[in-house]
Amino acid sequence: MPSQTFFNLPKEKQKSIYESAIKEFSRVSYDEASINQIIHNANISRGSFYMYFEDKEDLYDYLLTIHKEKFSLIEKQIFEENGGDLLKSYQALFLKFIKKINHNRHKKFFQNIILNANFKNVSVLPTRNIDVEKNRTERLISYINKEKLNITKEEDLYDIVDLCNMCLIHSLIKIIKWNEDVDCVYQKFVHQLLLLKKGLYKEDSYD
Amino acid sequence: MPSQTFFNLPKEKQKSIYESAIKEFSRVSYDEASINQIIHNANISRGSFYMYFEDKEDLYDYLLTIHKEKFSLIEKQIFEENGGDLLKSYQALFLKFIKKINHNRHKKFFQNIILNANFKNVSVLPTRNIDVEKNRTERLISYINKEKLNITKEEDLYDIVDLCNMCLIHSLIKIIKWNEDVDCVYQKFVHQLLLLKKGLYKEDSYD
DNA sequence: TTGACATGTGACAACTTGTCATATATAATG
DNA sequence: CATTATATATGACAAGTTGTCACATGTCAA
Repeated sequence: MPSQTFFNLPKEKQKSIYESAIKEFSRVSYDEASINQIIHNANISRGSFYMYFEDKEDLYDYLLTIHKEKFSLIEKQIFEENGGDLLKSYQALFLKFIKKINHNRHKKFFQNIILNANFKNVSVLPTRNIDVEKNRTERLISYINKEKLNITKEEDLYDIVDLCNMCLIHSLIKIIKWNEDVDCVYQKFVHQLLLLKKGLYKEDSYD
Repeated sequence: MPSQTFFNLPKEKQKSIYESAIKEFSRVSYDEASINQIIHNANISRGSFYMYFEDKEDLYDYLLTIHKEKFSLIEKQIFEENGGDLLKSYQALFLKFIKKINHNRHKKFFQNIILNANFKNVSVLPTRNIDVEKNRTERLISYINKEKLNITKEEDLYDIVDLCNMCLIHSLIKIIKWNEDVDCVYQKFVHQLLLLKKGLYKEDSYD
């Protein structure tokens, strides 16, 4: 998290740093992003930057936190609209996320976030803080209508949400990285969820 | 790929560079890895390095290629041993991969590969070459006994293999990154596959 | 007005990468 | 054998990176 000093700054200056950072993280990937560029564009000195932020990751995490909150709200809303139905909600989430990303003026930024996400930073919106991710899963679980699900233990829900998340992010990747057609990927995603729903095996092949 | 010049080098010198690179990519993540360290440990000059490799990624890809071949053989063998049964094979793959990684003298290297994998480099063993990854999926599909599967179109197989891969890698991550207990993660993985097999929803909840 | 403390600054050391003119091998040819 | 090509090796160099720190400049209370 940024220091108190940063938050004490006049709002316009905070905004200026925010915009400059978004610009840089839109231009190139996280690892290629240059603090030099950011401080230059934001018109602050090197020393100031390190007064506000620990390092590049600290700044990046700050940006993610801001946007995570927005996405959290969307998730909650979508689950409510779909009566807690897991797969219906995920279908809706796909469409909503794509729309949100493509129509945002920070489109490139969102794309880079997703592409940069790796297994050191686990989630779609990676973070230095593990708990944030665990909380997200727990939050999603709380929205789910469990009655429809083929579960025996509460812990199974983690696995199930994991599965859905994996399908979702992999579909987003296909669009962002491989430039696949949105409708086409959506069809595949829906089909993948259907497979999840009904099972990959024919019933007479359980053994 | 490394230049012909590299392959013309005496085998010991190639080996020395290989070992030095593995050492560096074991020490730190891909992005933190320093070419300086590698050339210093391998006792070659800066100029020579760029004679052999385009850049760091070229060298990294070369290392991955070497190890991918080994893992490809394992995959083929496991599917044969399990009569092409998709989920049984994936269960076996989990155990085999964990064993292979944990008992290898380059353990840390393998761990870093998996942690570094992101969606710019898609797969477990990421690569600059897209085709290699497509080929892997096609190869896996060719091993599968399709009779047991709940599929209507051949293309569905891509989605199914994708799902299984996602589950596998996420399980490996839990062990490598979060230091979760191998047996415990294995149980969860098996359970996740079972969910995939039988479906996430109760039959009377299809709608 | 004078401290005391918070904030801003840019030069600096210590690294990074990729290039390139130059030096030295090795092979081929008159 | 001497000469010419060609392949390979080298390290200094420019241009970049990051994080630190002594110092300068604010700000506010006594």
